[in-house]
Amino acid sequence: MEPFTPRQNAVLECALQLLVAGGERALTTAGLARAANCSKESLYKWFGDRDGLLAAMITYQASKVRTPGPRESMPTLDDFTRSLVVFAEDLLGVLSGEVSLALNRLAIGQADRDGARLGALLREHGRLPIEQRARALLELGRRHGYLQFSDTREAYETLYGLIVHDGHVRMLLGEPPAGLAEERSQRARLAISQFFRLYGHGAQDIE
Amino acid sequence: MEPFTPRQNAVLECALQLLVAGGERALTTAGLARAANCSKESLYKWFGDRDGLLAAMITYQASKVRTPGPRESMPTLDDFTRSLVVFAEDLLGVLSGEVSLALNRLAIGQADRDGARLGALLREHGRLPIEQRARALLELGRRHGYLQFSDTREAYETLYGLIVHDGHVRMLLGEPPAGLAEERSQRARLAISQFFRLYGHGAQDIE
DNA sequence: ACGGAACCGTACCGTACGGTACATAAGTTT
DNA sequence: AAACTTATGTACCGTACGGTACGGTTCCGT
Repeated sequence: MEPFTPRQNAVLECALQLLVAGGERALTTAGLARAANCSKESLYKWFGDRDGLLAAMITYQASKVRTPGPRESMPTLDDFTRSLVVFAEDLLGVLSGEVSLALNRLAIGQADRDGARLGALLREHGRLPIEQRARALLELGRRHGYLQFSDTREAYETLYGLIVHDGHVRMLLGEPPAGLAEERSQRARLAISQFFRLYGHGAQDIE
Repeated sequence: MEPFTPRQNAVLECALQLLVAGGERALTTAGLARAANCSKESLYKWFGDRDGLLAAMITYQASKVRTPGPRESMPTLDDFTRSLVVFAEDLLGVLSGEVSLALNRLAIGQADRDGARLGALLREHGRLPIEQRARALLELGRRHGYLQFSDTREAYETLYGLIVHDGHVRMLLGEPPAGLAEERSQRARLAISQFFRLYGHGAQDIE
């Protein structure tokens, strides 16, 4: 929806910083007011209540990421494969980002309140754009004859599983991403290679 | 390692019930004492403090699940395939269980405290047994020539990704498991089928 | 220059929760 | 039976936090 004022954006950025640094318990209205040099009254005027603030943080963070529109005309199989690898690397990068992890932890921790409103918000603003970008990419590949599948959703979820495994939950549980960030590129290439063996036209290997 | 007394088990069971019903905020020391007909002082005597109680809940829950030891001698490929499908169904069943979801939400919500002590506990008591069961199964399959892979960990993580996709995080975020529980069996079979196409006999090992 | 809106800083209130203390009862040991 | 252990229930304390109120200040439009 309509974005926030620059001042509010700065406050939200500060709130994200607090959340990343100290988790949810460090994100108090008084603490945020102190850190952002604003008054608690302004916080309640702008965001309604604490839940409104949390929701605003999610939409603000979502507004920062730009989803690269799929440029059409991707003639060669090599280009298409590279695009998938880039998607995989981007996905791993996003999921292991500090802010993403903190917001996911926040929403998961509140999944029992308000019918998981924050969770729904996170799915809508965080996961859905990624999913749609990937699905467009997959269908482009199918249109060019590089892939073959009947159910786009099934193909996408398989791709997601091959890329992420259970790394997301492990990171959410606090496991240090040792080796995860390191071998990210290699892991992305392996996942795409496996994906082609399941949904590709031929058994194209990567490099 | 030593278990708790029956009385303490009953209290922990009651605590899990509270957690499942109302999330972390519903699990207060006073509320648990009232629900379990015990005194707060006993809670602190038995579990030290609130974090000790949470940790005890995890270990207690872990003590309830029995991991079926892999019975050896699995001659036919069909038996082995069926075992993998059963594992996949079990995994999906465990991950979508109410208590499992509640405990994972709890540990994820506390991932920023004490160096993610609860998260480590959950990985050790919850995920590791499952992983070792699966890895033993995979290596058994390799020993019989049904599978071929060089890195057991890589094979296991691929299997996990093919089975679970991002369903775990989605459920943690509060997405209703509509269609998840329904098509669980079908999904398990598809995942195992895909896994065989990647790691089954005759499939080429990738780098 | 004037008036009003927005905002800051702070003080304040109510409450909820973690943790402790204590009085009492029930069972166990000697 | 007396002493001890263990547990219950209740009352209490300190604190931290969400939310509100208010006086003072800055800024903008007219």
